[in-house]
Amino acid sequence: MARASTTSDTFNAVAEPRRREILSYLAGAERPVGEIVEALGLEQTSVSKHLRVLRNVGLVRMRCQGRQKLYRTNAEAIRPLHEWAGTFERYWQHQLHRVKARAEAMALQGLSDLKPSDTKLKEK
Amino acid sequence: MARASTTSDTFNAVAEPRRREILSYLAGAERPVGEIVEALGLEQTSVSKHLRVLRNVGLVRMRCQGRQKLYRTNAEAIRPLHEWAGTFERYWQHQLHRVKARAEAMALQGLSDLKPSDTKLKEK
DNA sequence: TTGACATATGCCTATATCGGCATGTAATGT
DNA sequence: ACATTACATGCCGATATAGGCATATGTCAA
Repeated sequence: MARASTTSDTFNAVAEPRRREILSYLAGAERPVGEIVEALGLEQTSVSKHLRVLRNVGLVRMRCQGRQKLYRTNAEAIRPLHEWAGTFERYWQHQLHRVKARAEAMALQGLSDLKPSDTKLKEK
Repeated sequence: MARASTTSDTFNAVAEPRRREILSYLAGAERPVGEIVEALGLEQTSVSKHLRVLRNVGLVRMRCQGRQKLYRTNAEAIRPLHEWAGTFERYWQHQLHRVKARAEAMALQGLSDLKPSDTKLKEK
């Protein structure tokens, strides 16, 4: 099997770089498809297809106006993602504290026993 | 062409539900692969492959201990995602304010001119 | 009605994935 | 040295996707 249905999942929808660009572009204001095409330099059919995916997961809203269709980002649909990522916040803060504490401890010791073989400085 | 290289992108890495499960499971503590397999009820080879993807984008860290390999989530690598989603925060707040304002306006008017044909209640 | 404009959709191909299975590799125990 | 444990990797098939192209749909204008 391949990846589990991209089309119906917010995480998969934003995994595509162009879709993220579109979301950012449509965050502040409503725009017709043509403007997106021009602004982002993409093919029209490509934009239409990305918009379709984004609509299916509720990341954008559409409104018809004459022969144009105005799209805008539905920012609320991005919240779940923000919140999911936020559940890890306490952990990265924890890690930062550890790093900071270690740095301070070393400073107190005047880095006297800091030997390359002893440290995990290669972190990264 | 298909989707642009999933393996080297954080957004794509977390697009996979099982990988998200693994990240959550490894957020608090270091664990050997076997425990992940057992805890999440996945195939061992599948877990290994997901861990590989997660490692490639820095979402997990690995440490060898005897014949085990201990993995843990590198929460910091999730921050960019959190921050990206956070750039939309002002917009969803904005939308909430609009909704609230409209609701209050309607309340003030006693909903006198609220007609089904007039509203976009069919919104989903 | 005819035609131009704005957007959507269908078909096709190349590619990238996930999962399953078998196998490879490294560390430990006997 | 050999078996066992703990993971990783390679190959395969099924599927889903993105992009390109042609075309369909829908709206306005003359």
